[in-house]
Amino acid sequence: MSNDILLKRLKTIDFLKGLDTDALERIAQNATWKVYPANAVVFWEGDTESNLYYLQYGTLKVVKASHDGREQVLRLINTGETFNEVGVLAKRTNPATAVALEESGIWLIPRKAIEEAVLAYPQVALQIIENMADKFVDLVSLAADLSLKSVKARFAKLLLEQADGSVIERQSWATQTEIASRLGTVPDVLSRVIRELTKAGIIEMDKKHIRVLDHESLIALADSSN
Amino acid sequence: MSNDILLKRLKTIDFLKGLDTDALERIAQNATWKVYPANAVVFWEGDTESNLYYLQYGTLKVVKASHDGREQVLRLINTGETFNEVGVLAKRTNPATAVALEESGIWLIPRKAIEEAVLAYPQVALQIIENMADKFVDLVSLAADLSLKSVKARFAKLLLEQADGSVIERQSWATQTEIASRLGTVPDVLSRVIRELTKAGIIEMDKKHIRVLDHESLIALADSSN
DNA sequence: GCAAAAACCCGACAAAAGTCGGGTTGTAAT
DNA sequence: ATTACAACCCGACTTTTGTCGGGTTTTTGC
Repeated sequence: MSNDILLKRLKTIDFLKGLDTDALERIAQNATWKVYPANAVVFWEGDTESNLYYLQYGTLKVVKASHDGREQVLRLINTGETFNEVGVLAKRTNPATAVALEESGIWLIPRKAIEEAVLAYPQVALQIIENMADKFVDLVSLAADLSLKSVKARFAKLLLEQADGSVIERQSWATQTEIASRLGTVPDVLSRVIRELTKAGIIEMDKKHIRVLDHESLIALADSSN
Repeated sequence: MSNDILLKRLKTIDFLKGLDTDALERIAQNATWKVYPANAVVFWEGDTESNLYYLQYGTLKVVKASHDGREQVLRLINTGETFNEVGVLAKRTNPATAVALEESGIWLIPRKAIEEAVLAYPQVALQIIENMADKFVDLVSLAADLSLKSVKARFAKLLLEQADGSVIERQSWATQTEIASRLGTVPDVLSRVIRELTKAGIIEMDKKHIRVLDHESLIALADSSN
């Protein structure tokens, strides 16, 4: 994968918007390219990471695991997103583990390059702050939902967020186990909820799609605790 | 409250470290002072806030409420902390509500002043990012705990975090209702857990203190799910 | 194409969390 | 000082969540 392609990509990243071609070129020069197969760990919770990551293609999940093997997905990372701003700029140890859900191609941009850009162009820092703010808001909402909503309500909310029209394309990695771990529960409980909603005629689900049949009911479910 | 005092205070805030007295003075000039009595709302979820807040004295809680009245405390804000970086710099709507737990004195610093500082001194932006990173890490851990740990384990963890030596001073606002809402549960359940730990001789609790009698057991409880 | 693994299904059960009713005690405001 | 309200207590109950054992179907890797 040539660096020219990265250069082109860099120009599309929001938070590098302010930079001129020279600066971007310097960043591209120092970046390295890596491909992770499905299920590979990109980095571990507790590691020290000094690279900023740019996901060129694929999908990742960011998870925390408990001692007895259960895991909570904190967010998904999609094509075109950058991640690990925290590790790079705040020099904190990773709060969570990142795992590839499918084969994923990633650019690693070393801290030094990013730091230079930030110091030279304060705008970049502001963009990074906005980036973090988005993720922050999502996390707040996750924490609140885990505490205040039932599994059924969380599932309903997830469906509504994903539904483009009334049908959701199901990625091959979106198994019940994965969805459950995003919702903060176990596969059996999710399965039960799906059965329930299906029987009630609210959704329809197969390997490849989820169809929302009764949008109204889903909305009602999504924000009441039962 | 005179602005001289604020000026002195500003010098102690980490993320304004880089600034010279002139710049700080300009910030202090534009700040306004406000006192909130106990239980007053400092800002509401959904509001648009364009001030950075500096808590001079007192304690605040940041909460999200559900429709049926339960609330989840996302974090506490203590004397000397700044907050609402998100609202100021990312121009997002507040993700949560801030409430005074006791009488609290707060400086409000308008966005413009902060923005100027950031653009003039990129260091300031980096400091803000580090600040946000800390809160980010805490939130990640909250979300994971809510999902993966039992109430008992979360309570044990809270005790361990707060215990300075083997005794915790209990603030007057630290009622079981408040603690429960930090742990993501209801007062009755917390009360049950306290009874249990007390019977087991692990802790001792009265109005003013919590004493940790068996540190080892608490540690064991704090990181296993039961 | 076949074997093994993973996904998924489901009923029965266990445990955790939440609710309720009814109490006592403590505290703060009139 | 009295009253009203909040905090706290506790047993009994309900609901939600999680677990288990067993099954079928689908995918995936040789």
